[in-house]
Amino acid sequence: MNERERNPTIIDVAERAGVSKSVVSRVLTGHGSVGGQTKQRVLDAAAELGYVVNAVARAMVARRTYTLGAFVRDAATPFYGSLLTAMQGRAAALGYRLVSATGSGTFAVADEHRALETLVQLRVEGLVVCSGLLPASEVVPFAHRMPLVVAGRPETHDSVTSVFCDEEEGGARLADHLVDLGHRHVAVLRLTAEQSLTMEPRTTAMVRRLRERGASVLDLGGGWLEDVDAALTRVLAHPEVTAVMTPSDRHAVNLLESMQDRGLSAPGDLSVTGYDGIGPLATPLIGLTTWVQPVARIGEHAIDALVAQLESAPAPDHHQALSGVLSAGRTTARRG
Amino acid sequence: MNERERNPTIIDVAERAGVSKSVVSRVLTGHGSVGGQTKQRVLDAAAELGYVVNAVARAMVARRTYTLGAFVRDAATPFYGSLLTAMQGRAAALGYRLVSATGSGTFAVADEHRALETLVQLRVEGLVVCSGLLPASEVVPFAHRMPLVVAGRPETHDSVTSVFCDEEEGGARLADHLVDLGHRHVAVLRLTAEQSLTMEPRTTAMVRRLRERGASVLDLGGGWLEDVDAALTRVLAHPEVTAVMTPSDRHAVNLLESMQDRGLSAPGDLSVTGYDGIGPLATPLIGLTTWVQPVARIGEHAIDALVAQLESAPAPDHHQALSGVLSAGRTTARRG
DNA sequence: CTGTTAGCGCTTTCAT
DNA sequence: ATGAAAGCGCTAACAG
Repeated sequence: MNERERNPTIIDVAERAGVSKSVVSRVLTGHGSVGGQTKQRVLDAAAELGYVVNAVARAMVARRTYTLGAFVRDAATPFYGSLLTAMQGRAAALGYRLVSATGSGTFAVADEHRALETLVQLRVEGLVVCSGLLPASEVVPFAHRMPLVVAGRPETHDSVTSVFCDEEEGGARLADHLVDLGHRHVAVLRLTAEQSLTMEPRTTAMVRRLRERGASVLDLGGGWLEDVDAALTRVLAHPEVTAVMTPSDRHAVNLLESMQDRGLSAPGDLSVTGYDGIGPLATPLIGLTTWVQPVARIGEHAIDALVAQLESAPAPDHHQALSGVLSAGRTTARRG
Repeated sequence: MNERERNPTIIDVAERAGVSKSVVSRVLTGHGSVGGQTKQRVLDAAAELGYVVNAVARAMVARRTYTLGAFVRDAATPFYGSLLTAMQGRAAALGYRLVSATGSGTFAVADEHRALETLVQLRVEGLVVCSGLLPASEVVPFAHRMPLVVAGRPETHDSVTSVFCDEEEGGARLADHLVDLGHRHVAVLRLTAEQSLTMEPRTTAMVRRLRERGASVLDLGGGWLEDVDAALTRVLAHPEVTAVMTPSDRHAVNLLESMQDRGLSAPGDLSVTGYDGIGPLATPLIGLTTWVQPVARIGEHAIDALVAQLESAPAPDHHQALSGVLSAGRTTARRG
């Protein structure tokens, strides 16, 4: 609306209280010592003026700001959204504030890089990077500049700390689940590492494990969400295939939709597995068989690791792989 | 890791390039004019040093920072997550950066207030507040301090600008839908305004419209997600009720789960409606009958309104109520 | 085209 | 216990 007045500064407060700005600063930060009378006058003056510290100015001179930055690929994705919430809670509990920047939901590395710089420029004390897209080469330079933790993806680059859910384990256990149910011919929807640093390893693990267990694998390749329907067509051309593994719950649900469109259902016609076990899609209403990632713990450990670096405690575990848990739902069943 | 070296400043860059810091500043901001040779030397020096501007220092002296702040209640909720992503995209398109702070997923007003202050102290140029919880009284003081827009909830307080989806319309159209299908006895799961500034008006609108159309309403009251199962018990005690309206898709899915547990299904035993039509739950696999909120447009309009305030164009529409659209799914049907 | 000079609002020695 | 003064890193006049 109309012109807002200039925010009051400590000088305004000082004048009103009839002291020097140094005194005001001491009262506000509680660092030096001031007379009880004076202190009260300053407090009153500040209140009357509606004074609010300028964190920007304070950050310029003070060494600590107790502000952490989180970069999240796309907040609209349940996985990242939950991660953000978990980190926020943990940071607050440790006395830090968390600000975040996100990509625009597109798959542009440049966008992500820009968002990261925004955070750096804001002079946060440390950074948590959550993106299955941004390659290590883009992240490492920042890690040299300030404390940084990569969360939610298996990052094993030497110069960064990371916290993630063991993708090998998840992929393998889901594969085991299907083989144990008697499936011998399984299709797998895969992605490349350029597409996703999380979905590539997990789907690769699925394929490897299936083969180890003696099952034959139909590699469906290109695993964008839009490709799911075409993939189903391919699967149906191979009647020996009795199960399909997908890289995420979103993919699994898309597949179930496509099947529904063609009058097919799971697990009657085809067993289907997802991955994530997070958010709305985890509802028993759908009953997806999936691998549940411990998002809350990933977020908490990431913040803990970051704060540890900040407070100069040497990070104990450079790379932490957390365990998820298999959730056997109603979309998989013993081979008919 | 080991001790990180002090971040390079423009003075370091200036020395390395053999010029004064003013020249460096000009090159970096592109404001003055500098010789092609010199410019290149500065750029090289900056790159070699891995220089990154200190936005904090810049913000202290520059009038504009082109940084907007968004407060989002809980990023783990699809509605807020999508809103954040939409705002981020729009802000970037307009040449602004967006940083966000979120609550911890709890229902604590104090938490939210704290997050808001974080943003303010970071000296963002303007604020978008997205919370169905934070009362206007908490928001208005900030609106006096800086440009502010409330997004995603019907806020009609005089001193703030707002963009939201017309809750009256959504509630009414869903009610109409049921009445048109022949339902005469409808149960409604309601919330109070203290619980949610969005769910209260929409459920109230449902009740009002149902009554206007001559249907009888079973008011289920207390609409927390945990209350859904108990509510179902109450509904079943009233065999004349043929449909249940809920305040959100989450609620609707919870209800469908409870029904499933008791061997009931929609729409056979009971027609069910949700609200939001956003995110994973909007899948045709579930086929929920719901009101689709135009999140993307809400986010875009909110950013537009904020930027308009910033660039001193008088905000044309103080309060913008956007229209949603009914999505008739398979959870509602003509009364058997 | 380039260097010099003031600060932005705050914290922090250093005197007093 | 209080005040004066020196910057934090940067931009924006102002002179050359």
